[in-house]
Amino acid sequence: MARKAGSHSEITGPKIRAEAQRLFARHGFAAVSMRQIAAAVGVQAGALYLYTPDKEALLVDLLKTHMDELIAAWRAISKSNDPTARLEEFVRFHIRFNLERAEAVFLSYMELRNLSPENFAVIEDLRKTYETELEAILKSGQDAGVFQLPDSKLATMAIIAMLTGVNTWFREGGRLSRDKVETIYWDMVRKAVGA
Amino acid sequence: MARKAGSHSEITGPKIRAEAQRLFARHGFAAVSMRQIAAAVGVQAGALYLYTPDKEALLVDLLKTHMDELIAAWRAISKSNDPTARLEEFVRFHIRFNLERAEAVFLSYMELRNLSPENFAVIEDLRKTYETELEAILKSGQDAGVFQLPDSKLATMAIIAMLTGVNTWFREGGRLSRDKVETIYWDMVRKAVGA
DNA sequence: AGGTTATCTGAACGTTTGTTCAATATCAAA
DNA sequence: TTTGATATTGAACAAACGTTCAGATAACCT
Repeated sequence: MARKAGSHSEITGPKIRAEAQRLFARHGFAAVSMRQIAAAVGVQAGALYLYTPDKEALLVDLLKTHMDELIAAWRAISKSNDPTARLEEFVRFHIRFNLERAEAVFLSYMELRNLSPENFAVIEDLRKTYETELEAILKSGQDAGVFQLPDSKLATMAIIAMLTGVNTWFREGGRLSRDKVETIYWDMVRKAVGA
Repeated sequence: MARKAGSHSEITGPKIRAEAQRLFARHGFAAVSMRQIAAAVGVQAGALYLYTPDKEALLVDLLKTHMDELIAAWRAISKSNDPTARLEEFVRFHIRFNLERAEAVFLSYMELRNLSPENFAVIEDLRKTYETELEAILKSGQDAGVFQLPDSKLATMAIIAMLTGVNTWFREGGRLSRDKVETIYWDMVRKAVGA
């Protein structure tokens, strides 16, 4: 028994990343074994090493891909020049994107401590890049006199934490639709920045 | 070699919980071995089992103790009848208490997934109890007409997420003191609830 | 001083861990 | 149809895992 019928790296590769993300998010990086991932994919543990040099690289790949896509998706929709409109875009985008990728978000916030210092620095840098996008909006609004903020850096952290928190309680088919949640959060953010 | 000089359960017991908390917070529950905890305490792994029936019980003990103390500490200071004053008390209390116990807070938000269903339910119930304390403040303010909230449940989750987020970036000796941070966050919360 | 209890060691247990690799079957191209 | 590249198995490795326990020493009580 060796190569399996219908086996292709373009199929197995993504499948490994998908199952690893699912399992890491559910049980935690350290709690999931390579054999568990392999079983979920439908291969033996040894086969995983055709796709990743080791377990940590698998995690780094997931985290980096997520952060890259997050930043790219935001830059693809960011348009408005009006600070208030741009802030609303950010609020709605962040909630929507994070809800669509709950597992990746969970990983990005939880498993940084399992990274080597070099890998940690890479992910942290991407996170900072994203945060700076929001901070730039807040500053531009402050300069234009439409926002009243005691501290733009703290406001950045506060808003991101608040928005990301939606992931911890939101359940599809619950009392409120995604769109309604976006609207309610935008209302709170708008008031908080004094716009 | 058997019992060590100066050995006492009143010393070793707390020491085990303290080191376990430190290590779990730093590396994650699954990533820390009983031998690592024992080494940090200065005993052999077998000695830990005089203090806990198993590894999960050690984690549950830490989580439950933290939640109990959080709720007790809040109820010990909660006094004001004015909704705005009470909300300010809550904001300042939450930031202060959570910064003082960063490790326990980190654990409480990260390691629930490593609990058995029964233990999970216990901790989740305590968390809900705490959240309800904030929601009651928001509702009383809304009834009194001093807060304008689109949704008191969402506002509860949003405010708690925002406040807890301070733990992810605050560093002692940084640009801002704890008191200054409390004041800035209170300003944002106050505006967000329309008070 | 002697007996009892509390505390800890150190070795052992069966499992599971991440990772490597020779052997082998399938796929794609010629 | 042959050939070479690709994809996978399954066994093996040493190390580490959570947990148990008989034996040994220190502390406490009378």
